[in-house]
Amino acid sequence: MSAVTLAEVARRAGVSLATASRVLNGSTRVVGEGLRDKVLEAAVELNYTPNAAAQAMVRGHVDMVGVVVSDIADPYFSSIAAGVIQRAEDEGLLVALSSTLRRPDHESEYVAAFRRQRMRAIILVGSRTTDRTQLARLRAEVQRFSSSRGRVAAISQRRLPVDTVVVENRAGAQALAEALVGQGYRRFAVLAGPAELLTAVDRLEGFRSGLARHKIKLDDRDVVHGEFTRDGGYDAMSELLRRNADIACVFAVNDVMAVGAMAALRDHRVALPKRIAVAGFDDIATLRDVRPRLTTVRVDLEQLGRTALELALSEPGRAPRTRRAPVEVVLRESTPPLH
Amino acid sequence: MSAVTLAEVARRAGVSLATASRVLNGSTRVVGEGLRDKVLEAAVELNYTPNAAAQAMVRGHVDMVGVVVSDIADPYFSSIAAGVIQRAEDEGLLVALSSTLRRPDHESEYVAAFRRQRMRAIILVGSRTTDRTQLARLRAEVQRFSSSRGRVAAISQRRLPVDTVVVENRAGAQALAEALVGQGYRRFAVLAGPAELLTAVDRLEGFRSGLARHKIKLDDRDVVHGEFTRDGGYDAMSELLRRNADIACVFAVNDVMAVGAMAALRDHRVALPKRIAVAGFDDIATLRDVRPRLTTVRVDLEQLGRTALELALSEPGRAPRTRRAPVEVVLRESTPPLH
DNA sequence: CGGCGAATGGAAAGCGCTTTCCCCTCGGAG
DNA sequence: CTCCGAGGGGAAAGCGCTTTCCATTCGCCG
Repeated sequence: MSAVTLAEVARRAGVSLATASRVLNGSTRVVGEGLRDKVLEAAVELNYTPNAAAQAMVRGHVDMVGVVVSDIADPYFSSIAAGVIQRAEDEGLLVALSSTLRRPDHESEYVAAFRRQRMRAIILVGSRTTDRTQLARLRAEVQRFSSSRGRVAAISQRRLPVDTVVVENRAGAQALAEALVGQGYRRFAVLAGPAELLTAVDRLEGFRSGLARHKIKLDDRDVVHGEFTRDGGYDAMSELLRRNADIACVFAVNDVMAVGAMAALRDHRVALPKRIAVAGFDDIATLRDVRPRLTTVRVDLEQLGRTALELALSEPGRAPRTRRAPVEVVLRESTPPLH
Repeated sequence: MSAVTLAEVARRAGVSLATASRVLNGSTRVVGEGLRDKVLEAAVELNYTPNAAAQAMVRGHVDMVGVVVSDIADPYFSSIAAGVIQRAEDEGLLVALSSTLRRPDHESEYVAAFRRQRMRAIILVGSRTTDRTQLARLRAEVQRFSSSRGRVAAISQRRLPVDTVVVENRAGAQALAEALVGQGYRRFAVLAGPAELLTAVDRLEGFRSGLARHKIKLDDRDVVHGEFTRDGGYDAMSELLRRNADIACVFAVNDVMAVGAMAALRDHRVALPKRIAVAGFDDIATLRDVRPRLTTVRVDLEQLGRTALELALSEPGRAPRTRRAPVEVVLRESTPPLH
C-alpha cells in the first residue's frame, strides 16, 4: 500500500493539482470556498499526507534543523539540545541530531551531511578548537551551506562567520576566581580539560586572570589537563594529588569533571571540602544533588539552545550577529568560606 | 550560488545523466573505466554533492532514522539516544530526534511527522502507557508507517506490533526487592512514578512480587506516585515522610527520582541510609558519584539504543520480534546490610 | 451596455535524481 | 563470414509537489 498523493486528492475533489496544492499546503493564492472545502474533505477521506521529500525538493529545503554536539550523553549537550528541540517544535521544525563523539574533526562532515539534506538551519554546539586546519575546513563547509541560503548558528566561541551565542566563559571563570578569593582561598589548582578546546582554554584563562587581579599566580604545575569528562576529572585530580601540590581549592572547568575530581579526593581520603575545596562550571541540573553541593558558574543551557535556534531562524543581518549568554557564579558548600 | 547538480557534472564529463548517476550514486550497472574516471573527476572539480531530497523522492525514503523520546535532557533518554546515534553512524544514517516533553499523547504526532519525511526507520523510546485510546492512535500511525515499508522498533514494553527491545523491568525490580530483603530490610515504601507509565507500573509490580515471595506485603499507603523526575522523587518522598510511615527502605522506580528522594530525606534531616535506605533503577552514569552510592538495577542504556536500531534495520521477520535487555541488581552504600 | 482589471481555476514546466528501456558495439560461436 | 548475445551507454519517463503563466469569469465603472 503506497501513500496517497496530491494528484489522487485532486482527482477525488474534482479539481486541478494546482488548486489542491494551494489549499493543502499554504500559498498566497486564494481558493474559492467551494473548492477549498471539497479539497479539504477529499484529503481527510483519503487520509492524505504530503510527501516531505517532494516538498523539500521543490522548495529547496526540508523543514528540519541540524544540530551537531560533541556527546549527546553528556548533560551539558543534552540540555542544550533540549532547548533547541523545544524551540524547533514551536516553529514546526524537526531536529536532526548528530554527535561527533568528541571528535571535533568530524564536525564538518556532519555539516556536509546536513547540507546534503537541505536542512533549513544548522546549530553547531560543540566548542571551537585551536586547530586551524580543522577550523578552515569547518569554515569552508559552513560557507557552502550558507551560500545556498542555509542558516547557521554556533554556540560558544565566535570563530566562524556565523551568528553566535557566545558563552561568557572567560568572564564567568574570572568572577568565580574572585569569588573564591573572597571566600579566603589563596592556593589554587585547575583541572583544565583538553588544551585544544577553546571552551576549556577560556575558562582556564578567565580563572587565571581573576586570580591575577588579586596578585595570585597560578603555577603551571598546578594546571592539569584532561578529558572533558567525569573520568577526565578523576584522572586529573589524581595526578594533581600525586604531584603532592599544596593547594586549597581546585577549579574543574566543568561540573562533570568536578564530580570526577570529588570522587578522586574521596578515594584518596582527602577531606572535602575541608582540605581541598572544589568548584565547577555549568551548573548541570542532574548534578545539583551531589554532596557537598557544588560551587559553580551557572549557564542557562536550555536557553542557549533556544537562543541559538532563534538566531539562526531570524532574518539574517548583513553581518553575523553575536548574542552573549550571561553566566552567574553560584557559591555552595563545596567551597565554604575559610575559617 | 546554487548547488551543483548531477546534470552539470554529466555535461562536464561529457556523459549522459544516467551514466553520471550510476557512477556517483551506486547502482548495479557497471560503467566503463574511462567514463567512470571522467565522472569522478568532474564531480570533484565541481564539488558536487547529491541532493538528498531528490534522492529521497525517487528512492522513496531518506537516509535517516527518527527517534522519539520523552525528554532528551533526562540522562536515561540521552544515553539511549547516544546508543542509537552511534549505531546510526555506522550505518551511514542521520538521526532525527524528537522529544515529547513527557506528553506521551504526542508520540503519534512525531511518528506521523517522521512518516511524512519518509524516514527509513523509527525508534520509539518512551514507555508505553495504560491509555488505550492513545495506544490505538499510536498503533494506527505506526501501522501506516510500516505499511509504506518503514521499519519501527520500540524500547520498553511489547504493546505494539513492532520489533521491541523489552527491558526486564519486572524481573529487575523483583530481584532488587529480594536482594534488599536479603540485606535485612522488611518495611518498604515505593516512590512509584506516574501511574499510567508502564515502565513505572512494571517496576512497582515487580518489586511488589519480589517482596511477596518473602511474605512481605506492600501497603498501598506506602506507595506514592509522582513525576518520573528528580522533583517528582523529592515530592513523593516528602509526602511519604508527611504520612509518617514507618519504613526502613524506599525504592524509587528510577535513579533520578531516587536522587530527589535522597535530597528530600536530607532536607528533612532523616539519616540516610541509616534511618531510611534508598534504592533506584537504571544505574544512570552521571549519578554514580552521588553519596551514599546508590543501590540500583543496572540497564545498559546505550546498548538498548544500539539494539533497537539494529532490530529496526535488520530484515523484518514475518512476525514482530522481541529482544530482552537483561538487567542486574547492584547493591551499594545507600542500602547497607542491616546490623 | 461595453470594457477593463481583479479574482480564481487549470495546464504545464520544472525541481534533481533514478531507472527502465532501447540502441549500438563487440566478441565469440557456429 | 554471419549471427547472437552480452555489455555498456544514453534518452526519457517518471517520483510528488510548487509555481509560473494563461484562460475564464465576474464585478463595476463610465
